[in-house]
Amino acid sequence: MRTILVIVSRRYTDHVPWTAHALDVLDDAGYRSGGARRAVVELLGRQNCCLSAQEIFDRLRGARRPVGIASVYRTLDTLADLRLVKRIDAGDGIARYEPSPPDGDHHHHLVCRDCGKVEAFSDPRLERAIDRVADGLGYAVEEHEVVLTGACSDCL
Amino acid sequence: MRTILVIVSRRYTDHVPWTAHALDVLDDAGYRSGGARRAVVELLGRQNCCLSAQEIFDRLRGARRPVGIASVYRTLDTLADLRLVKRIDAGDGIARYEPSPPDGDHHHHLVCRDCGKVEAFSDPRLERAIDRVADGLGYAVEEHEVVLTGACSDCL
DNA sequence: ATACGTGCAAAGTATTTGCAAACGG
DNA sequence: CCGTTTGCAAATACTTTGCACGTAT
Repeated sequence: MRTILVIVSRRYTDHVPWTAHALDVLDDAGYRSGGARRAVVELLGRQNCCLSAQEIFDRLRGARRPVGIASVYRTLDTLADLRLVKRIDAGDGIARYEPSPPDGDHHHHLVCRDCGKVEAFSDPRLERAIDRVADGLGYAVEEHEVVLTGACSDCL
Repeated sequence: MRTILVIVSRRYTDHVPWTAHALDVLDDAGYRSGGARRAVVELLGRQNCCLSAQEIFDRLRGARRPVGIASVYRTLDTLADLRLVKRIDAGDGIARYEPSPPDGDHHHHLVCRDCGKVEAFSDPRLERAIDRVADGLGYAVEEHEVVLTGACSDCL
């Protein structure tokens, strides 16, 4: 019994370390565990890239775990306060959210001006350039986001 | 008479070359010259950094050149289509706009998480890092934006 | 004269909030 | 039990659109 639980837990955290981490942080911050918030956190933990509130709402409904749209927004707000998610703005007036990755594992976004598709990319040299400039500004820079806009290969 | 006009025009374009350029582009694109759009363009040309639609509306009203908020939005939309302005998203759900500077003269933004202040910064090395990564992505990257978020010196 | 520009008000989206009921500890 | 969480609906904030009127060409 105990062994199985440990194995499950390990596999779980291997695949979605962020989910477990986020639930821990929420717990430590005194939040109770309700179904809606947990569903949102678990869905976010499975993503490679960002989702809008409406997409989260739709996917949970599709997965037969419907939650109120307000709970989605409330959860995202809470997670953002705890710095567990990062808000991405692709320039279309829709906020998107994705799990904040552990340090050094950032990625950024590429938005197709034509079809609106959002993709991720990452580049260590870009990260270094940002870290360097961030140090010289007199701000305590906590986050950064780079959005590149242009025509994707399909829309060229 | 004529001399004075020339001098005024020169000083004007020295201070706000973007304004004259933008008005030219609008004219070439077949837009007629109306008062509201011109007022918005001239205000934008005087800015160092980005303004929201509401700020533009308020400032024009304060300058006794009131325009409808719809005209502000329409003008910004037109200018964005012509790539004369760049839309900035500081992460607070409010779109801000600033004149698109000539190539090589980009700047980026620093947002205080606490007081919401938006400031500009620029760094040639960062630009180079972005240009390099943009070349390897299979997109025709046309624009980019970097937003750094953290606590400003006043809010530390 | 005619089509474009503008302002107002209404409509449309995305997001937030108030509140009563469900729920977890 | 008691306070948190949730879902619904109403409210809000930002932005867009419809339309009648004004204005530039």
